[in-house]
Amino acid sequence: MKATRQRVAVREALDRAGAFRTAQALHDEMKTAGEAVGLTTVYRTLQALADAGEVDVLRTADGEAIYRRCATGDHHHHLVCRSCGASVEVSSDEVERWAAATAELHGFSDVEHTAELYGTCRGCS
Amino acid sequence: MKATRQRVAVREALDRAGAFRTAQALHDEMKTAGEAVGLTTVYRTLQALADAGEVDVLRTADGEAIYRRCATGDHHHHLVCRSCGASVEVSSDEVERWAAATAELHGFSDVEHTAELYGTCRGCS
DNA sequence: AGCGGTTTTGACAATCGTTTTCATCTAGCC
DNA sequence: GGCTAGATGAAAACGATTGTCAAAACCGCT
Repeated sequence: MKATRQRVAVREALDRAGAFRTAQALHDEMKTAGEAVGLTTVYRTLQALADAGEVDVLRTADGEAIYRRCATGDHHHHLVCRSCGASVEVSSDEVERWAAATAELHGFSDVEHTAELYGTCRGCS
Repeated sequence: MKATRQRVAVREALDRAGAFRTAQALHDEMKTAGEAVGLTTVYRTLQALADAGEVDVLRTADGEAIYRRCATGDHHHHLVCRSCGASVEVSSDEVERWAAATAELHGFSDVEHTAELYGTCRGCS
């Protein structure tokens, strides 16, 4: 994947945000920051980054995709602030064990799981 | 809420399915079953049922809403088959404890959580 | 520096799930 | 049986996301 100005800009914007953002929010923030990039390109780049495992994708309650550049590429979950998007990366053996045990108990294979916490962070409350 | 033919039909279709369904899939199944109801009404009814806590709503990976009439109104999670929508309702004190503890540790308030397992059920594999 | 071929970009149109609108219909009550 | 608030549904509107395609940027080569 070529390192174009636009792709670098998207990555920087994600880092600057340091939180979950929708593609459109990111696009707006980039425009404000003077790094204008087409909305289509933002979508494409985010998807490419997601496919490459460089960003995590979640869905808000109303189905919008939100993206975040995470510190680790390893499997983890998130504690996300509903109001500002700030998030903490958390891992939990308990959850992993629960997922594996439950899947086996009911004879399901190829099991993946999602486990995210949504709340209000200290700063926003 | 008035008990109209349409609302009864939606509820019956959900029960008949016994699994997670999109609004459109449900609409198709109802048409096939000869209980034609407008798509708009299916959407409205599902939303009303969801608001009333009578059905659970999840989001597929691509953002579509899927609905299921659950046996219990109590808080629980799901083990869902990606291919046929069949699902098992599961609860887990472990997950609840983990969610509460993690939220408190990071000073988040008003925390809700989602925790769903997606796999392939015995019948589909 | 200039060239040619491939990749990327971005304005715009198209898609698709979902919601709104609004005129018509119906359930439930007198 | 008639009234009326609430319910229906066809069609239009909506909003996030994806496809299209011509123009622009990039790369390796001379």
